Amino acid sequence: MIIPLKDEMDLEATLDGGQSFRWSSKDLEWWSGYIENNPIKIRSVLEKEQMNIEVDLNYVDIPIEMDSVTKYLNIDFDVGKMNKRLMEYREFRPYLKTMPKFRLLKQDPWETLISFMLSAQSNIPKIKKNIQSLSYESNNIVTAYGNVFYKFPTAERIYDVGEKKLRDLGMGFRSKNVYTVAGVVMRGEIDLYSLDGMDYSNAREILMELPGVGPKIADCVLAFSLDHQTAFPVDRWVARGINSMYPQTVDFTLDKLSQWGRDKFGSSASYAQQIFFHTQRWGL
DNA sequence: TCCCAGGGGAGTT
DNA sequence: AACTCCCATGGG
Repeated sequence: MIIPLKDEMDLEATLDGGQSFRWSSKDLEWWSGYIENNPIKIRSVLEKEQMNIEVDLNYVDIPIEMDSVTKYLNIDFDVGKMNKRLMEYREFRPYLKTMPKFRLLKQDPWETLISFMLSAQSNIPKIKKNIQSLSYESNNIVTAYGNVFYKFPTAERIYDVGEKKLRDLGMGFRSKNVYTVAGVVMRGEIDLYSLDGMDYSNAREILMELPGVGPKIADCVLAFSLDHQTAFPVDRWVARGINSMYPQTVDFTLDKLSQWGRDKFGSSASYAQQIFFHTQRWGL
């Protein structure tokens, strides 16, 4: 299956740049992961000047909806227009020039919420390990061509697994909050799927009522799954990037930096945040 | 205001 | 090899 792109898309920067934790690649060409919780393998190819996303149809024997891939990868997002907009920030230009072209993903908000709750006071390899352990407990596997795939667990399943088991799996002090939030979602006390249509600050407040969800984690969920592009998640890496480029911000708290980013970049904030994160974490 | 809660990465000794 | 610090959140 071939899906045409209007502009190039660097899959490493998009899928393994801190937005998502279940993608991997052995050759940095083909990427294996999940879209709508179904295993999938994709690459980006340039063919006769035309850029495409190619889906490996021999990876699993599950029918793949082109629309779900298009949506997840935010294929219709106009990267050229965004880069042009950000070029107006003079100090940003060197970063933009070297930053590979990426997309803000539209992931499943449930999986994104739990993933970023697990990111608190952690690091990317450990988050990936936690999510893998969690998926092994999902009781929801797919087998295809001799391979076994573990889907991300539902709220009901995480609630059934229980806090103690989560602790045994290595989630540490996050276990209690993950368990509690699974209960809240299971009972329908929050509707994560309605947050994309809500205005940014309301949606953020609702997420922050959940235990274990502070401003940074709420912003990650809003930016990387719910298409709230004004969200500006600030962790240590992003803070360092901003502080070095804008010395007047060195004394700002993380949440104040988040406000600063929204004021400065407006609807380009999430995109700009990815550039700060990427350049700070992996260099120019 | 400081200290703590898993555990893994990264840098230093 | 053995240390030390780091890390977003919330509680004491």
